[in-house]
Amino acid sequence: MNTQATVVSTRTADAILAAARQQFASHGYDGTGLRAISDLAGVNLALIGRYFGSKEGLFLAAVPPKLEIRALLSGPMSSFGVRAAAIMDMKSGRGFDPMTALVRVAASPACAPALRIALEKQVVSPLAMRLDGPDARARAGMILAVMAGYDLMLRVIGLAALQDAGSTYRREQLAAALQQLVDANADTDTDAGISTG
Amino acid sequence: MNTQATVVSTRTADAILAAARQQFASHGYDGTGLRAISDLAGVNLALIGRYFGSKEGLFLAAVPPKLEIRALLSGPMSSFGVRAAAIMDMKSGRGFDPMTALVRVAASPACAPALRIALEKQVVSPLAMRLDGPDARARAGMILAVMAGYDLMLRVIGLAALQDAGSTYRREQLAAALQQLVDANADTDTDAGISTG
DNA sequence: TAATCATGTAAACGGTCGTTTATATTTTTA
DNA sequence: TAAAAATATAAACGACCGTTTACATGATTA
Repeated sequence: MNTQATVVSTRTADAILAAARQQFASHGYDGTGLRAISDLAGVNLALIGRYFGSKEGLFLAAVPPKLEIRALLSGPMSSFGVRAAAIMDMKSGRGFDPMTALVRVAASPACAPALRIALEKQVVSPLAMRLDGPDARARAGMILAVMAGYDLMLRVIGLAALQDAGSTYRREQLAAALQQLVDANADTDTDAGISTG
Repeated sequence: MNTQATVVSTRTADAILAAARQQFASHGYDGTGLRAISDLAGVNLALIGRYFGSKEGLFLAAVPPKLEIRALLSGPMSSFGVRAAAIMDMKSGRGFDPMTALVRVAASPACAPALRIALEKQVVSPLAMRLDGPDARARAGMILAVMAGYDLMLRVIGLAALQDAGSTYRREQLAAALQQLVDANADTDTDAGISTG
């Protein structure tokens, strides 16, 4: 029986959380070992069990709370696309990036349910509230999907077709795709062609 | 030393490949055990080593060759979006779906390089050849990213915002997002707003 | 000071993993 | 039929995993 000891030593717990975020984000859930986390945190292995109960408990405390979109919603929605694309392209690679962590970890059954709940509450709902037009939630989900797919191909797969593209052009493509989902048509019939040609 | 025995018994090897595709696609790379594959294939565990050398060898033989987009390129590109969206929504869940497999497996370091190469050659290149306008390869990469992100959110995460949406509406959003990337503007300045409003 | 509790440590547990070995069976070849 | 090669099997290997135990230290409190 593990009674999830009353956490008081914030120092140690925070070190574990930071190390866990970094490891989960760069090696996925299955690819991350608790010993790698404890070593990186400079902490004894058993303390992970003491503070977070289990690997899954540590993951739940570390990653899902970081999935949020507040920063992107603080401006006018008419420029959401360019802002989102700028942020997606600005990532430093250092530190913890929630979107990349999401993509690297999503396939693990222990993670998916918690990610789904966190994304619905902390990303889809706030975003949908800022969207006019029909099916705001579905469009918010599509926006999230586009951002995640972009991160998956650019950073996890390392697709050369995206990496080689001029970052300004690539960013504009992403911005346009996102903005189209923000600026929804009122009619929902299949006018798939929005081409200018 | 493992000399990757000259494969003659196609029966056994095919059974292993089929089982491997199903397991990799539904449980990811790390989440799939070789014993689960051999059991599903009705074959002895050691035969996997005999025919494919290693787990990674089996993966490389099973999944990357299945990543291709030929079927989607056999019609006019003016309706690529609706065709692609229809296929993405039609998936049965039974059998082996290359796109879902890709998304579930991409985060594993043993898989990503092979996936990158296969995607560039078998998806991005043929698709880019069918795209007019500037930066065809980058746009092809973006199209792939949108499809992968859609699959990731709908099937791997199980995002309710997408699952609850009427499938026709959801499909039209996807079709429009894809078609926009097909019908590229010649000018590349940041006219993110294509809204009708 | 003595007792109590929080915190940190070292070592081991059972289990699963990918891989390999040694042996048996079947099929082919001479 | 006898030798040889291909194919299949059972069992074990060492390594790593998440988790737990038993113990040591430090701080707090009565």
